Amino acid sequence: MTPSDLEGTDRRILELLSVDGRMSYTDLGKATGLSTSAVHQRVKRLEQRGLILGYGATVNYDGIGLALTAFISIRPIDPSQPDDCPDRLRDITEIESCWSVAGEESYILKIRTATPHDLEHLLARIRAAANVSTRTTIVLSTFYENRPVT
Amino acid sequence: MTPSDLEGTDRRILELLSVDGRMSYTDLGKATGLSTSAVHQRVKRLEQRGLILGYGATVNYDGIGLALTAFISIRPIDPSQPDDCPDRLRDITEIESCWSVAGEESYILKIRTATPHDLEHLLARIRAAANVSTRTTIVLSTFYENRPVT
DNA sequence: TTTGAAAGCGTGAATTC
DNA sequence: GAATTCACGCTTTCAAA
Repeated sequence: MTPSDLEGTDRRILELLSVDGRMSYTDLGKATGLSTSAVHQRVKRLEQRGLILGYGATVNYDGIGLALTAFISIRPIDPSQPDDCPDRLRDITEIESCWSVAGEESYILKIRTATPHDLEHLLARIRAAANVSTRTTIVLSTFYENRPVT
Repeated sequence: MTPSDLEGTDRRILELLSVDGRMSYTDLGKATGLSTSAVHQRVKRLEQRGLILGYGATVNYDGIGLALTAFISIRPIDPSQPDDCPDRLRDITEIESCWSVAGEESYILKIRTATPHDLEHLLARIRAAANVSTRTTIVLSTFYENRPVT
């Protein structure tokens, strides 16, 4: 198997680790038919090549009191200004994700707050920080999120 | 410390595991000032209470050839039909996330494909499977995604 | 890629606070 | 109830082949 075996073993390792990021190298070895050290080296290589960006626990945000999820689409109020929204918004911790997009709006943010009241304050902070107008879409329920894609 | 110490140690453990889901119990213990067994018990309790839903590797989708990310907003074509879109779409693996939302559209999907051509096929499949009209917003770049929120 | 060995870690029971 | 200590076995990690 080649070192960049992305259609075979490495792909399988990525799948397994996407589903269970705490899986042991021993179990990864059993699942892929390799020795513990072999998978270990492959995982390290996947990390070094930047194909695995990290590992994270999936937190139940409802359970910790952040029950409100929303998408906020934003567009600059003054299009002649330099467009550095992501920089200006980086320190707002309620923003979980930030994408720039094609279409009527420039960016989409995904945010989590505890209450609608907190969302109101957050919107004010976003508008002030980035000089943008916003359009908010409230999430009613999450069927699934960040399902591993392959 | 109480069993539902969500403003203290447990919250800290959630933060640490959000950032590094493979952190050892030994290191979690050092970071929280507890013994290995104590954090171990707390983590197991967080899992049992459903506050930790799982652990996953964060995959670089560009790196594995899934360079196109998009949001697809959908609305039923026939509003008198039973609305079971999530069920009908569940087996389409390109769909990474599925939310129901308030607003003009009923659902937002987040998808990953390799090419615009694949997206075209995917849209056809989604429309056929769920009898919906779609509105697609292409992601140009991802500044950050799934940042831990606390 | 494997083997093998040393160091470190996970896990549970018994104990104490 | 929650934390600690201790001991066993398993896992990680690295060098060598």
